Amino acid sequence: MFAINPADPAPIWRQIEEGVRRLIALGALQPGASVPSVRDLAKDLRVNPNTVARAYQRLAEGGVLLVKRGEGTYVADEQPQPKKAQRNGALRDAAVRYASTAIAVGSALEDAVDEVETAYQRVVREHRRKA
Amino acid sequence: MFAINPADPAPIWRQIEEGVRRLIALGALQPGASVPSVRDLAKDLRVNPNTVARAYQRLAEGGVLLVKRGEGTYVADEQPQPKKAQRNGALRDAAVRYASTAIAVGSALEDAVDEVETAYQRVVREHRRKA
DNA sequence: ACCTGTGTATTAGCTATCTAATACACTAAG
DNA sequence: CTTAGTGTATTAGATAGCTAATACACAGGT
Repeated sequence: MFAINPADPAPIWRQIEEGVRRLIALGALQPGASVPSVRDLAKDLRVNPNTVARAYQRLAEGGVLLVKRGEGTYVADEQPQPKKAQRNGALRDAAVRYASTAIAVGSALEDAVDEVETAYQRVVREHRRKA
Repeated sequence: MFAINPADPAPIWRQIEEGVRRLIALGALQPGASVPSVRDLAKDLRVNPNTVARAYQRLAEGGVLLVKRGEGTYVADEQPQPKKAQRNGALRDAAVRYASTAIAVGSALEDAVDEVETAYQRVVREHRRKA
């Protein structure tokens, strides 16, 4: 699926939440597809099942996942379409954080943009490879 | 100086550390200039003095700041030049995190790059304005 | 000398996170 | 029915980070 980065200060459950969202956005997880069970994903990521459960619950609340109790968890048929304002807001916050660190380490704007482009395409490619 | 973002999962001492580095990179803090005292900056940021002290100590260990005990803290005369490999490594990690969230929220590469450009220039402008 | 402002250190308590170990209710398959 | 596999809930413990309060040693100005 994806990997957990212990060096990332973001909580693990948030990393899982974002990882699932990313897989769906990339098309690796199609609507209706089943998602790994809480225990399986926990074992895969070397993480506690409770942590995975927390991420799944948040995704279910957001309408991204559909929980069939006692049966399993699936990708919701209709993915919620976030308002453009919300999406841009989240992206904007992330951009500010990234730009701040880029400036702090003394990188020019061009270098910062280059790194984003290669990183973006590398993430996409990485998932294409596994498919 | 700068602001602390409580929503950022990064520890406050790390935000302070990066904030100081950013001010130096922007030229707002020249070598030899005095930095706000631990207590003053703590009061300014509405944060505990211990947290500021931790950031200052890390910056002093890294050669970014020079501590004159009992007198004050100053920007080091010779700023350490991080190896290009180190700087690129830090930037690369940040770029991967940013690209991941951009993909997760369903943004195209072009939009992600645009947000970085505006954010970068906005941070720079914001500091130019205060100067 | 005295006092104020430095950085530094220590101790305690709080909150969030993660882990671990169970336990429960539900569904599907044998 | 029994069993295995779901999601879910609870409890306890460990750790990291932040806060608060206090104290110490040093430098500089009065």
